[in-house]
Amino acid sequence: MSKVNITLPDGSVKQYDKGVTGYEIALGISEGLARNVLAAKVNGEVWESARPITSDATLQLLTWNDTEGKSTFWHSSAHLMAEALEALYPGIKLGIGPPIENGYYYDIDFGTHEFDGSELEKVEQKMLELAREKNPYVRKEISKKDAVDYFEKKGDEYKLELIGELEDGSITFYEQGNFVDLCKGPHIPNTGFIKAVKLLNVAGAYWRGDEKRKQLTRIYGITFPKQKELTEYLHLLEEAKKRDHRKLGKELELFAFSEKVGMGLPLWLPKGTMLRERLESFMRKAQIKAGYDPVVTPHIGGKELYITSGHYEKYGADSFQPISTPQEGEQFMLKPMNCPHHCEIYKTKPRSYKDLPIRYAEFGTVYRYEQHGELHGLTRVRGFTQDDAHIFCRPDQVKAEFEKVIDLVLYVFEALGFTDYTAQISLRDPENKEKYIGADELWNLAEKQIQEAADEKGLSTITELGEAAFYGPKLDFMVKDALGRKWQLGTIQVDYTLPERFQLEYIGADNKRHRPVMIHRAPFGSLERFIAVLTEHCGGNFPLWLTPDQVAVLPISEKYADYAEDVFNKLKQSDIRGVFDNRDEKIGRKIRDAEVMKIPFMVIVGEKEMQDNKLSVRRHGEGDLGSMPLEEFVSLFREKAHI
RNA sequence: GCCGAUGUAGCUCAGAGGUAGAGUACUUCCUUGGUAAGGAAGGGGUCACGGGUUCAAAUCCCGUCAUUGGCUCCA
Repeated sequence: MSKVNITLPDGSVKQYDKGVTGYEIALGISEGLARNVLAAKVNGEVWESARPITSDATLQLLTWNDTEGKSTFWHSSAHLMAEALEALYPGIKLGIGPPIENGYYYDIDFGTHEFDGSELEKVEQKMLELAREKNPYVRKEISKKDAVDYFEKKGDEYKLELIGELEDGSITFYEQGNFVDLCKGPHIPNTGFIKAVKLLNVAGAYWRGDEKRKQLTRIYGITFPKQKELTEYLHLLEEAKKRDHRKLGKELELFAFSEKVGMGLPLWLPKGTMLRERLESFMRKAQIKAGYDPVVTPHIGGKELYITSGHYEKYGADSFQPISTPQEGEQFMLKPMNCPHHCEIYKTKPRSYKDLPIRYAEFGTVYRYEQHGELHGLTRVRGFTQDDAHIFCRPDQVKAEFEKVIDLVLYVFEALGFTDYTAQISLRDPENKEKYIGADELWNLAEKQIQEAADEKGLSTITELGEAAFYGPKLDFMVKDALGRKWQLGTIQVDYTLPERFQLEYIGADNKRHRPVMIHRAPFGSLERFIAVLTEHCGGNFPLWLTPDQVAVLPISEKYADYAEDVFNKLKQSDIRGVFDNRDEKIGRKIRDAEVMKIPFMVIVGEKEMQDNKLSVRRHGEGDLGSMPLEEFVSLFREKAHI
């Protein structure tokens, strides 16, 4: 019998009989491993662990600890759910059922039945019942004709449409129990691996994401190999709910919405405004150090401005419509971006190559028409403030400027406790070049410079084709928050197009006119979105330097109010801000209210403190720190606030 | 914009054809209390809005608006 050489991840090479399976190799290593192997990665391709290996290969055994192991598991779970649904609702038609980041979904056409969330539990039970049967997932290669015959007989037009796009010879079916599905696989060995099931929600989804086509019922679910992991996951969801910035925003009195003001237009309450202004001044300071010049521009701009910039052509129809002056009928747009205004600032006088780079920074509030169904808390709004800046530089300065911006973004992330981040480089879709404005060579150059800058800064990056802005490629920062959720925050975008459209120039050393390059960048992205993400990241416990109320001064009773007020004022003099709780309430109550509002420090004063000229300090979430003189508290505070 | 769910006091929610409820917040009074809710009384609602069915609608039906879970979109 012939042999195959298998290279394992540690680099070791072992010889096995030809046709050996990933499972058998795992068994040779340890029984425990074999029990946990979900799939095998053979030559970089994920296979069933039971699929025979017939030539020399590299092999990685995938378990629950591997991302690909998880997605195989969830993909198989989608099939299990489909099997359960077919058993419970005969005659349903199936769309697609892929794994996603946390779990999987399946799009189902229930025909005339209206499936609603109350039925999910029944489906979960059926899934668990079928899982206990430990039915193997069996891979079958099938001819296109047979595949079509099967689904024609079944009357499933969705699968037929999918098959129509596949090539004969590449089609596989997977079968488990009484369920057969068109699927390229791979799958876990059998349904018995699935021990815990939770169906999360039901939503409508268009077939193939096309709003002109039929809307199917999408069922989201998640499964685990152990009940304990499901319990933990559900805890995480609970925690996420508690940290929802919309809930905390209300509870901590940060922001509100009003139907009269309009949807997607946040109102910043005093505490939220304090937070926002702290963030702004933090950024302002960092930007001045980095050589930016603050500028201010109006909230509206003439329609011509956006015709010049190209935004009108691209977004005019899907924007807030122009507003006009009553007499002359001049038209203005609510500004959807700050860059055209900044271009006009650049043009206020002739520029020399010696002036560059010029960096204009503005906390510019912009207005964009977002579809009704898209609005979400502070993360998706119709009016928001960007920590925007535009850098005008010479082509030879692009990379260095780009790197400086990366430094600034990383500085900001560090200061705010985002330690886990990746960068996404978004490039043009090479198949659809007409979607973008600008010449080919300019794009190629910009794309190359972004990649080089990211590489030199040692960022861990992923590259996405087709995700670029219409005027240039970009680099977006994605952070992972404390619950492991990913958010897109800061963005840096190279733009060779706008300088062209605005005819921006500088005089070079050769005394000739040259075109500058523009870099758009916003480390926070928008203050609204950033505050939303930050709120959820820290669960409303903001960094001390940032939080709206840093201290609550709590007199034990009215008798000590004067002393307490004196303490409060002295703290104010030391730049410590907060609230003075002079209500006719017992101290326990005042403490509770301050705790609920997540105020980091409580200063409690009564008879003892007044006599010793001290104050008692309590830390949010920790408790009593004992009493100390005011000066000592101030220095403790400054230490904790990193001032 | 599309599909589904939801909308009752400032907030969190109960009520399901017969004229509106709790907790909390608010106001007043009592209480002057030592590290997460002291006591009492009181005010507060076109039950999102507009139509319809009915002797009678917060409740049933239709529409609108907003919120919300997704989908599509996102300079």
